[in-house]
Amino acid sequence: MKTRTNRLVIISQILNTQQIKSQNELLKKINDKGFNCTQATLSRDLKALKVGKIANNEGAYYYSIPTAKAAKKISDSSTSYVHNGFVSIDFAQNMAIMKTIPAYASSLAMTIDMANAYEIAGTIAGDDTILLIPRDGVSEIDLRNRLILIFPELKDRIRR
Amino acid sequence: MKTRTNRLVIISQILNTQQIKSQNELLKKINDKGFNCTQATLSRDLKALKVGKIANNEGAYYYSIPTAKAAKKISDSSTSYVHNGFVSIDFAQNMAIMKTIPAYASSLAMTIDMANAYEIAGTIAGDDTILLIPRDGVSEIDLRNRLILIFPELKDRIRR
DNA sequence: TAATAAAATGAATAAATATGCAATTATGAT
DNA sequence: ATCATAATTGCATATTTATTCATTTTATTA
Repeated sequence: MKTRTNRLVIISQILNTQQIKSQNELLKKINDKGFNCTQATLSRDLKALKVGKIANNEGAYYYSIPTAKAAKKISDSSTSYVHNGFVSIDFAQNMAIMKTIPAYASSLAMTIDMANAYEIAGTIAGDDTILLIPRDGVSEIDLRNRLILIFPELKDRIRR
Repeated sequence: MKTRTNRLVIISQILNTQQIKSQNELLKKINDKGFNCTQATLSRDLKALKVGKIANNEGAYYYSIPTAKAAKKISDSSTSYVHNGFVSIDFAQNMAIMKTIPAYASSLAMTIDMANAYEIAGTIAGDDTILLIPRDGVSEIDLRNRLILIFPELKDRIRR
C-alpha cells in the first residue's frame, strides 16, 4: 500500500543517501518506486519534512533532511547537556577546541586543569570556548581518550 | 566604496542576525544600506557564499550561512605560499587558525595586528601558527573578507 | 452504514530563484 | 599607458518551487 506516510519515509531515505538537486529529479525516483504523485505534492512533502537545500563542497545545491546530528545539537542546547556544560569538541591543527554553554568555559577548564592530565599542556578558556593545547607528540586520539577518562559521560559524544 | 566584497560582508552579517526568507526581502535590506544591485546579483552572491535555505522550528524557511564547522579546509598546502609566509588557513568554532612557514608566524601576526582590523579582536602567534580571534558577532565570512583586504593576494586561496 | 469533517492531491498558475547573453568594470601583463 | 583577459552585473527569461482552488480520498461520528 502506498500511503502518504510511506512516501515520506521513502523520500527521507532517498535524501539521506543521494544528493538530489531538484524536485523533478526526486519526482522521477519516487515514481520509479511506484508512487505516483506530482511535483506539487513533493513540494508539500519537503516542507512537512522540513527539508532544507544546502551547498556541498563544490557549491552544488542539494536537499538535506535535518540530520540526527542537528537534532542532537538542538537537544544538547536545550535540555540534556552533561553536568559540566560541555557542548561539543573539535580538533584542528592538533589542538582541541571545546565549546561549552555560555559562561561555563572557565569552570570546565579548571576541572580539566585539576585532572593534571599529562597529555594536556595547558588550556585557555573564554566564555564558551576552551582551547586545549596538547603536549608535543600527543595525538588527537590520545587527547580524546584522556578527555573520556576525565569525563566518562562524554564517551558517546566525543567520537565522530 | 561599495565593492562586491563589501556587499558579501554585509549580506553575511544580515543573514547571521536575521531570518531572511526571500531574495527580495534581502534585496530591500541591501538597498537600504546603499548597495544597489538586483535580485540576479543576490542569487549569485548567495551561491558564492554557499548559503542554504533551511527550516526553523516553526517550519518557516530562511537563508543560512554554512557554519565554521561545516566549512572544510580551503587551502592547499602543497602549492607555493605567498610572500609573507602564509601557508594555509582553517576555520573552527568561529576562530581562524593560520599556518605559516616555520618562524614566520609572529611577523605575519604583527602585520595583521597593524591593520587594526575591527573584525579581529586579537591574535596569538606561535612559531608557525597564528590563532585569530574574531570579535563577538564577526562571522567566518567577515573574517575571510577582512583577511583578503589585508592580503589581496590571498584572494584565490582563502575563498572557494 | 451514512453523513460529515478533515486530509491529501492534481492541475493550473503564481512566486521565487537561476542563468544566458551582452555590456561594463576591474585586473594584469608588457 | 595600452592592450588583453577576467570578473561583475543587469536585463530578460528560463527554470524551479509554492500555492490556490476544485476534487477525491480518508477518517470520524452518530
